Amino acid sequence: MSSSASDMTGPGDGEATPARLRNRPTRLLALVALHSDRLVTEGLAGLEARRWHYAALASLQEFGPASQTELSRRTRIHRSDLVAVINELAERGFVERAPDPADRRRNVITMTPQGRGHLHRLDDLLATIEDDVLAPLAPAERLQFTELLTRLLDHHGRSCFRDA
Amino acid sequence: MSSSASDMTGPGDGEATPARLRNRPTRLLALVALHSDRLVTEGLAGLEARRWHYAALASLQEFGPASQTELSRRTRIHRSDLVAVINELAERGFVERAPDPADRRRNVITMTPQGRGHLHRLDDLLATIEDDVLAPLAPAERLQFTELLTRLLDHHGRSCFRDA
DNA sequence: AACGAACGTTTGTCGCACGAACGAATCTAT
DNA sequence: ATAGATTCGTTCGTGCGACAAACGTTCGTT
Repeated sequence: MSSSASDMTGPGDGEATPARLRNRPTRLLALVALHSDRLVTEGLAGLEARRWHYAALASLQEFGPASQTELSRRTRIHRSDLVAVINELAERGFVERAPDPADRRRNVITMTPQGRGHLHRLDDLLATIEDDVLAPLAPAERLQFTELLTRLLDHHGRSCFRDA
Repeated sequence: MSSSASDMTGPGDGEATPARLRNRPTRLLALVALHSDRLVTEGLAGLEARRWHYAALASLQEFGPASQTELSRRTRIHRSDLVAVINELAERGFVERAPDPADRRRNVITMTPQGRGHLHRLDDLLATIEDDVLAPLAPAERLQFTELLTRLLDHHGRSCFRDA
């Protein structure tokens, strides 16, 4: 039912299959993201942080204090996993977890000044790492790249959650 | 030390921090790749396959029979994990694992005709999924996107392994 | 014959994403 | 006002992908 020729019995044919692996966008995406993630994870580990820590802190900085469920929506961190993240951040004094007086089911997560400092450090680090990841791209291409990524994320993201 | 303003004590400032989360390319990349991977994984699960199966089969198709270590280099699948992949593929008759007569430490992995058929099916499926992933992009933009990804992969890939 | 290296394999670890279930608190319908 | 459903935080367990360590076997080298 499909187009590509594949019924040639020759085991070593190299004409009809022009480098699938290198041309599958999904695979390219996965591999590049893997490298990026690895660099980010390693870099953050140097500051004893993880990617989720950054997401949580950045979201708090942008949108202010929030309950854990709301933070979960914003950062796309699963509620279950957010617990440990808040634990770790609170342990180091970067956020404060207090019961919401208006609704005692919720906790209100607030970023502390030290948290802001930490976020600032993480931001600087990530900027460096990004520069490394995008090294082979000219400035205009980097904009193009992030623009395309944003479009993809918006398209698929909006169908599941709102914003990011 | 750095440039971005962040020493304002206002908790809900929204000016000096323009949407970090949405603009961090590394994060965009991770999120988009996550969606893509999820779609691919789900799709492949429908054919009882995983991403590694495709990588292994595609590599065999492109470059012919190989030892497991060589396959590992080509597909970037870790030697440890490749064992199970070959087991699963061999169990279903898609590849054959035979000891290399020239070097009895190695196994020679060969794709069978049924393996070719299976790869062909996976190829068709992946094409559909890719079309879904890249849906919001015009054809020219898709080319741009994969071109940028390829450049990134080449730059970072060549420093670790050769080819892909 | 002996040593080091390569290969395949097993086992375990880590990070990330996710689902199930539970107690406590809240909301709603009656 | 009380019963039932819902929300929230939390704990526990699952699965996948990537990876490191270690072991027996086999091969080169000397």
